[in-house]
Amino acid sequence: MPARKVATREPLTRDRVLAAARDLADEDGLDALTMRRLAEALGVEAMSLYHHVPNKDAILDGLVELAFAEFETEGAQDGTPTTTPATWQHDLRARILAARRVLLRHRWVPQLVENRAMASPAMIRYTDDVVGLMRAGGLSFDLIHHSLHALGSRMYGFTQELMPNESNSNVDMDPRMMAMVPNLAAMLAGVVHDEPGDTLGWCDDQTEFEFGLDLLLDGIERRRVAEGAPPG
Amino acid sequence: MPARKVATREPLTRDRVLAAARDLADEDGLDALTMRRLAEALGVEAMSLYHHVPNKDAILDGLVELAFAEFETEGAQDGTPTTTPATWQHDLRARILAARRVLLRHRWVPQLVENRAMASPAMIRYTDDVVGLMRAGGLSFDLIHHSLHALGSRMYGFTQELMPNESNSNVDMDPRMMAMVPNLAAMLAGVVHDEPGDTLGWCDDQTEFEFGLDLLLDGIERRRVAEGAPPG
DNA sequence: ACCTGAACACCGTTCAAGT
DNA sequence: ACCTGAACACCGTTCAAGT
Repeated sequence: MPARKVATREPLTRDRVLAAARDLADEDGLDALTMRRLAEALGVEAMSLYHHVPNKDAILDGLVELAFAEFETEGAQDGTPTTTPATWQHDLRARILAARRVLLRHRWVPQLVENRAMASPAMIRYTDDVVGLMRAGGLSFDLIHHSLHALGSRMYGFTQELMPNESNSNVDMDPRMMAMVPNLAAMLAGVVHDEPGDTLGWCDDQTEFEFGLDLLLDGIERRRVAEGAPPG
Repeated sequence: MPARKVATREPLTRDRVLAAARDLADEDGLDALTMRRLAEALGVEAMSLYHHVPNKDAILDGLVELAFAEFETEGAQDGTPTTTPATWQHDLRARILAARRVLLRHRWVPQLVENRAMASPAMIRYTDDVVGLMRAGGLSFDLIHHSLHALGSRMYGFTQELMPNESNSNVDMDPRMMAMVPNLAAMLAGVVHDEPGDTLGWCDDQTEFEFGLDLLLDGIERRRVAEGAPPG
């Protein structure tokens, strides 16, 4: 073989491993992300991964880092000030809704964020930004602290899917069942739902998310006024 | 061996399997709940379990049922009316705080409730009770529906542990790190925390939970007034 | 230095066999 | 009918060996 180079395979790196892990999770879900399947996707043996990553937990932590890095770039798109006066509510709302747009691209983020220790530097940096936004709005540290807890996972752009619905409930809503849960049956009959598709789930569409978010933001603002806004 | 009976081993039943599974999860956590270890705790082989339960998922579903059954009995203790007028807020608040007391006894409930399909009849019945309470308070079905989403897991007595803290963060808060997250560092320095112990985690003590819950309940009540309370 | 095959200690679960 | 041992198809990971 003379001068012409054979296209050599890209060398395996931590970044390539994480990118492949992200793609695998995006396409087939977190359960499909095993060391053996990930290696296969990279055209390599499972044990090769351990030369670039200490173990599987490190891969999952890396995925969280990747997602939160996307939060930054996604949030930067909302940088231009609007015509409405920039309040802490407006800024925080935009930040959180930007985070949510990332989650809609990577459905595995909530499960990972919920079930892992809150360790990642990117997550802490994100929280720091949120604290900064509220501080700039004149909230006391005490109120900010309470508010972070109150926002919970909504701070990261998601809420859990815990409402019963026809897709995740294996309980047939037969007449006997309906009689046992008359209030729920009446509510389900009385509420018109958007069609699913571009949502995290059946009911958890943008409307529901923003309702809960605004409920909290409004309530926090009222607490801020009540405590007599200290100098920002 | 004449008349005296040897103490025969209790027959294995679904109820005994579930009770042992609950105890194992209570003591050693959900990860320790494997078919083999559960069988060992019952003095039996792993495969024997499959004669009383179709598979492991059925056991996990059964655990959720057990927990929600405890919600009922725990909630019944608050049945006596107080001197304060019984509002929907008061009733719902008591119901949710009762659920929370159950969770403090069974720390595995949140993880199980979050990661499983919302299928269990007991969960649906619980939700029906919540809907009934709000309906009795004059909330429209539409507002009730939004409110269930807004309450999220708080409806079941818990919120996620997502705040960074020294116990679940492996990031050392050295001066260089502190400089990167000045707002967070300032807040952590400025907030006095209760000692942990009888809580779900570091910051998620009763105070934080009730702060978020009341924020939501107050906000919902304001929405109810705003929409002009329909006849209950 | 990087990659690999065999192996280990676990899973949940199937199957054929025991009583 | 109820229980069991061996086995299967998976895991994450260790180790000794290749280049």
